[in-house]
Amino acid sequence: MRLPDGTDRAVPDLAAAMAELEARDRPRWVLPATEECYPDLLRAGVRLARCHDLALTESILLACAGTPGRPRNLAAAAARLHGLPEPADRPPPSRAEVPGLFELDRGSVPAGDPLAAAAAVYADQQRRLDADPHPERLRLLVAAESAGGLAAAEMTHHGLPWRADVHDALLTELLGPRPPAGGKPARLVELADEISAAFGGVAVNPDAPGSVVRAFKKAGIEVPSSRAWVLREVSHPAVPPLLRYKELARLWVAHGWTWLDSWVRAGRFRPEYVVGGVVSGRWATRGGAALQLPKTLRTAVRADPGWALVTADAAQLEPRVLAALSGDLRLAEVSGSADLYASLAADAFDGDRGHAKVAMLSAMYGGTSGGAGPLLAVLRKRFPHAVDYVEQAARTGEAGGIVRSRLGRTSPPPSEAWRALTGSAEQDDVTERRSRQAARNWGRFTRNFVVQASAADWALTVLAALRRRLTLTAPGAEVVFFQHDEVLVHCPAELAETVASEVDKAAAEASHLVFGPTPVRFPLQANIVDCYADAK
DNA sequence: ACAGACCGCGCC
DNA sequence: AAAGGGCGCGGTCTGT
Repeated sequence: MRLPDGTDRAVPDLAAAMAELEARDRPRWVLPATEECYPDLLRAGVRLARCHDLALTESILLACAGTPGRPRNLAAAAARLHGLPEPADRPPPSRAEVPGLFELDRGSVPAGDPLAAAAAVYADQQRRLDADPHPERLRLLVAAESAGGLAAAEMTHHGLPWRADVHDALLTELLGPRPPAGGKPARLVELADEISAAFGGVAVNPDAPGSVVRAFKKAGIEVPSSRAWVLREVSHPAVPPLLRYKELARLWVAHGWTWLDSWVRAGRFRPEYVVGGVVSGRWATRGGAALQLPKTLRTAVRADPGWALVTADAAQLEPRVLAALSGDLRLAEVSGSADLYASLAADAFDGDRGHAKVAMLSAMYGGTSGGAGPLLAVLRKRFPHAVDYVEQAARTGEAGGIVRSRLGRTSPPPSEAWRALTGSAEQDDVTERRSRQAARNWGRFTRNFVVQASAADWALTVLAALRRRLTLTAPGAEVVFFQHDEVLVHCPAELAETVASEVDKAAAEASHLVFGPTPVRFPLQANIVDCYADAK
């Protein structure tokens, strides 16, 4: 390792040496990639408070420079510095792979002098950060992203408390007993039979959309697809069992016994988070579909005996973010309410909360179906600054430009194919229409990007602030889940009140760090529960 | 037989 | 006039 004074020190036991330095100095460690080295440290019992993750930072800076998607590992970053060919990012580690402690041959650390390469890349990243129009914001983003890297590894290490017995009982109640391998649960077989009977005995495979559409056609009903929301409008005896089948089949296939076998061990669900896995800065996961846990399964998430779960859920984060981004004071005023949509409805939509929500979502997503057009017009009239903000972002995208989040996370430029399609001068009607549509599509993406990515800025900053605070006032508390705008902490029951109060403080801290002295409120509702399903 | 496209649905 | 953001995953279907 290299010390702050620039001297290199060879150590026989890296984990032990890092633990010692951590306890003494709490340094900000410069790590090639937290994802690769921190899990080993955690297993060795070493926890780091702060770091600068070279790979995550490189990824952010490449996006800022308009060149996203290049290899971001230390070896590639060092090669770029010297104008050499860039080695590709290492493929994601497979679950089966159990690498030894600190293997350096994973392709992501440069040969030769890795410490010198890390120092050079770190210095170069500092220079690029300084060159940004808002270096202080981008530095905050990099710090939060790096803290996110640490938090993600810790979450996988601790795991989300998961009661396999509760999960199994729920599956059995809904689907019948676990079928033998290759078999279908009894309840699904029954429903499939009901569906075929409702079609007059015609064999129908409810898993095959084409089969369902054909069966309806034979019955004299034309449906464009077999989507649930389409079928809901159809009056036919096969519809109720079909909808129930879809619901249960989904549970069985995605989160059934097979999922339980492969993802839950010793009372913990350990998904692998991919920090910054979405261009907007949201996280993704590898395997386990951790960010798509169906609400019905929350009942299986229970605190250990003597422990509690503290859930923290941001209420209507994105409209609040838009209020802060745009400086729309009237929308900021509406954000004073815990239920922003109710307050918005009272202000501009004759108390109709549904209308208020549709209008706001349409502004942020770019949709206008389902009668949203007139509602959007009301919103525009009443909150012109907020609506202008997203419409400006949409126009930038339509013109092929890039947009940035509050902290500076940058949208990718459109593809060459997009430029060719939208840029051609001479066009027949078909090309013209496609060109317009491609432009609109990209405009919707950039419109949403500014809001979604700034919301991710805020949520990531909350996570980092909460993690830091908990080590100080509630050591022993473990952040065990993070999903876009929601955090779960598992802690000894006597610490729960402290954790809940730190949740509040972390939200206030993040709001100030990210948006400065904004009048917009960002409530982060903390709940102390035994079972995730009981969280409000 | 296999890979990749498309479908449909879960979460935010 | 019409225009719905971001993901992961497992199913079927299609092309080779």
